[in-house]
Amino acid sequence: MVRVLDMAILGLLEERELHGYEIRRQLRDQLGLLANVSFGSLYPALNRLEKAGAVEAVDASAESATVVTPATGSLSGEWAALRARRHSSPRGRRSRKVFRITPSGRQLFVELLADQGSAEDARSFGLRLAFARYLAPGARLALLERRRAQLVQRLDEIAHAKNDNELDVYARSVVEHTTESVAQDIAWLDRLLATERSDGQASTQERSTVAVRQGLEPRRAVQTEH
Amino acid sequence: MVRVLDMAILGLLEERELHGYEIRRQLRDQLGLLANVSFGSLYPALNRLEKAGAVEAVDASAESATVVTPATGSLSGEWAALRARRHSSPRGRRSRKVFRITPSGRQLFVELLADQGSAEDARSFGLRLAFARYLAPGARLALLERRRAQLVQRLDEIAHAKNDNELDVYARSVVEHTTESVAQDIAWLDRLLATERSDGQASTQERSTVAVRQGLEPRRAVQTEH
DNA sequence: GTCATCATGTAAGCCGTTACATGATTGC
DNA sequence: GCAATCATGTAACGGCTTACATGATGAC
Repeated sequence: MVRVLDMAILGLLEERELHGYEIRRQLRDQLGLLANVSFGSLYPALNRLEKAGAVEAVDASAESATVVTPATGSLSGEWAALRARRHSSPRGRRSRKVFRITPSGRQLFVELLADQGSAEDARSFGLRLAFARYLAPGARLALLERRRAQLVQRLDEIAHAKNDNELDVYARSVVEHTTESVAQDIAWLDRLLATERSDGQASTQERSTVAVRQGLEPRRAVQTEH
Repeated sequence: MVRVLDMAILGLLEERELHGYEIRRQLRDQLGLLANVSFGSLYPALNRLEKAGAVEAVDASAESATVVTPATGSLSGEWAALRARRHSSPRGRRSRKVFRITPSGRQLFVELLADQGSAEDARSFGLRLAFARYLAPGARLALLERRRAQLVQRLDEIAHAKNDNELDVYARSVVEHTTESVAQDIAWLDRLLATERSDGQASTQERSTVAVRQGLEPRRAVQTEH
């Protein structure tokens, strides 16, 4: 499967420099997906990405973050810098290792985002979509359409298999609820696709405004409802 | 996490004897969950369960032989059984290894089903519910209520975390859709809980009537044993 | 001076996958 | 006799978790 954690880390680092502990918090609080990722996988992933040149540790003394300082600021991994900062900063913590994404990391990120090779579950799709603003409009459309096709296929498989077996109440309830959930996911994708398409026709500058509007007709009704 | 595959295998074997290939088919076609389980995990799981005494290989020639031949893998014995089977059965395929659940396997199954220890994802809950007829009514209620509490908590966490951050359209859409999905899951559980409760209060004879009123099919003589 | 929280890491292991290897039976 | 399907297995590996180990800081 796709390195979903790598993708998430890089996606968060696209926005601002972060250290591991804070990355985990944002994973939990901000995205909701990957809520329970453990440090035992997070820190090795960060070090792996650093070794691969996709991210780099930020030197504390050189700080240029003029914009949003995210309550955590950015501190160093260097002892001297830490000591100097300990008195000046009110939130000077321990040996934070703050990471920043590199150009090659950006490239890796979009490659991971647009990767079509591997089977996609709800989690990996959700993560991709959450970072979809970093994709080109065409790749965004492709992502949505690919996911839609997968869900439609799954719906067909369920409908096809269901006809001749005799399930008890509980098993049937599970199957039916699954069917409904998938159908609703498809309907959601249809709304996103409609927005995306009308978006592409609108002027590029107005994009975010247009994107907020919803309620456009899906291009095709979801069948197999019951 | 809970051995979700073991649970599925045992659950299917509760109903009838099956060989590995057929178990996989039923996993895919009948339950829908665990659709893509691979042989590379299925066969080792079966052999593990056999070693643990939870299932046993069915001797083809001797149908009702009470002598439990533990199928320790003696080559000659298996070959003989294969040859015997090949001519007797009209659908005599290759060296099928048909498994049957044992009494200790039944015990393991209900333990796995009712296990409260580990964190439960959608898949493991779906599987548990699909086999809920093997649970006592109390354990069934507990299963549903536990899952409901988890989802409510998750909803709270999302709502709590959402208020102060500024997400772009895509990320927000993901979060909102997640929220809606969880809410619908809770609503589904509420319907199941209502049925379950009125079911428990109604006289045993009236149960099917009650179930129909809730929009469910009347169940066949399943529960109460095990 | 000790506890909670912040912060980073390592080691062992589980659960499951893909890829590979083998063999039987049926239908053309 | 050859391909497709049925059928069972093994080997290598990958991602993620739990448990463990370490250490700083602030509050009481």
